Amino acid sequence: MTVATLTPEAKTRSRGRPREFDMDAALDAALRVFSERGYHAASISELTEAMGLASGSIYKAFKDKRGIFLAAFTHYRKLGRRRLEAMIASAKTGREKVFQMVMYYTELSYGEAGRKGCLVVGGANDFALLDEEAAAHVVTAFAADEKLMADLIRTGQADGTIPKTVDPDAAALAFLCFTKGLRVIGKTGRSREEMMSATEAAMKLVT
Amino acid sequence: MTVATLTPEAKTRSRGRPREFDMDAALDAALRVFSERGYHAASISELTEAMGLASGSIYKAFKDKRGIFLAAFTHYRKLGRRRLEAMIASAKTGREKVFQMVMYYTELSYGEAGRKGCLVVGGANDFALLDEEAAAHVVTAFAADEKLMADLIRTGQADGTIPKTVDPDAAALAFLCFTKGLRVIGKTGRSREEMMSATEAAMKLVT
DNA sequence: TTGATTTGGAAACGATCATTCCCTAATTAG
DNA sequence: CTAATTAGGGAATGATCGTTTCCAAATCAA
Repeated sequence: MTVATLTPEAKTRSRGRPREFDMDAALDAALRVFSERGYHAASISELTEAMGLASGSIYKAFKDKRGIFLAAFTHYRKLGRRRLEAMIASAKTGREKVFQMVMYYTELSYGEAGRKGCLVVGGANDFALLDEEAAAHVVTAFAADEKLMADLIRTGQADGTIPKTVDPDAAALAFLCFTKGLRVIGKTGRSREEMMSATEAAMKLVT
Repeated sequence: MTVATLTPEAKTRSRGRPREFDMDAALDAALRVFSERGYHAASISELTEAMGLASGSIYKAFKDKRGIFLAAFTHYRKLGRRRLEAMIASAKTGREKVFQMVMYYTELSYGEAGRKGCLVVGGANDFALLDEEAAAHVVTAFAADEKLMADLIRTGQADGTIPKTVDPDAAALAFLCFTKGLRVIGKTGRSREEMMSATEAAMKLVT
């Protein structure tokens, strides 16, 4: 028992009282508040209530309101990326992968989920001219999507399911605009059928 | 001078002290503030400064902050619709009209104008779950765009510049998503060349 | 054990917010 | 003219905001 390496605990303990709340659950709650209300309309009291924490505890765990948002934003991106990559992996051809990526956003853009909106799209609106660093995170998120889509298009061109005449970079940016637009229009509460029809039409971008 | 009909003034005078400020100029200033900062981050003091009015005067002319936004929103839509219809009228064929409509939004989606963003897209983000009536105005604005685009596509099908195989409603919704997405991505500061390449790619929607 | 350190939580803080009040100025109605 | 009405502007108001402070509780280091 005196040998330190005997302890099988994976996580390194830090000094002081250990955190009692579940960080992932707290960030889930925070991103829900930020998505539904937007950054500026979300108040600390709404966040404390949703996260189940007192304001003092929040300010211990995060630097300030902006810090909560950035943590929730990173959490949101990580979750989303995982789901997106799972959908892409389920498709065999490049063209099908492109379709699955667009479908990922389509399924988020109708009904209740659609109304809640996207934290990245919301962040673009809330921070573009007000917070250079936060805006840079949004740029990074969009760039990752754009690059992934361009890669999928090139995959499709390599396996013959997408014509070589398609400009991968131009089509990827067009898809980026389309999917982010889906999220905007989704805030107005459209049906699955409508959004699906638009997505099917958008697949002409890779013909 | 005693005959009332001699007065050539077009506008009917109301009782009391007449308004001194120019309403259109004030709304121009207000929509600039709301576009750049979003509804919730725009403060009354910022609005008073930009509009050149004291807070008391603003609350005489508008009911409240929401009333300022709604008036600016209506003003913004009126101006935009006029410019959009002018661009459409300059095109001859249906397909060219579709292209000009997409170009209208493309030209607003890069550089400084792009960063300022769209009041309707911003409104969708700021009000969707917080203000039913304001959200309805956003829905109306999107619906008008969608319908206009569908009409242009049908015009193109009638004059033979757009294939009959295109579903006008599905393609119109896809274009709506694309153009609103342009405005979102435009907030991150892209170049004219990039946005143009996406727009050219998007024209595949009507092939 | 003792001390250092960190979290949890409630209350307190100053700043800022949207809004109202009040007084003066300018106009119309009679 | 006088009375009624509306606009302009600035000070005052109450509420709420984000943040800090303070103290008790829980852990680690020694």
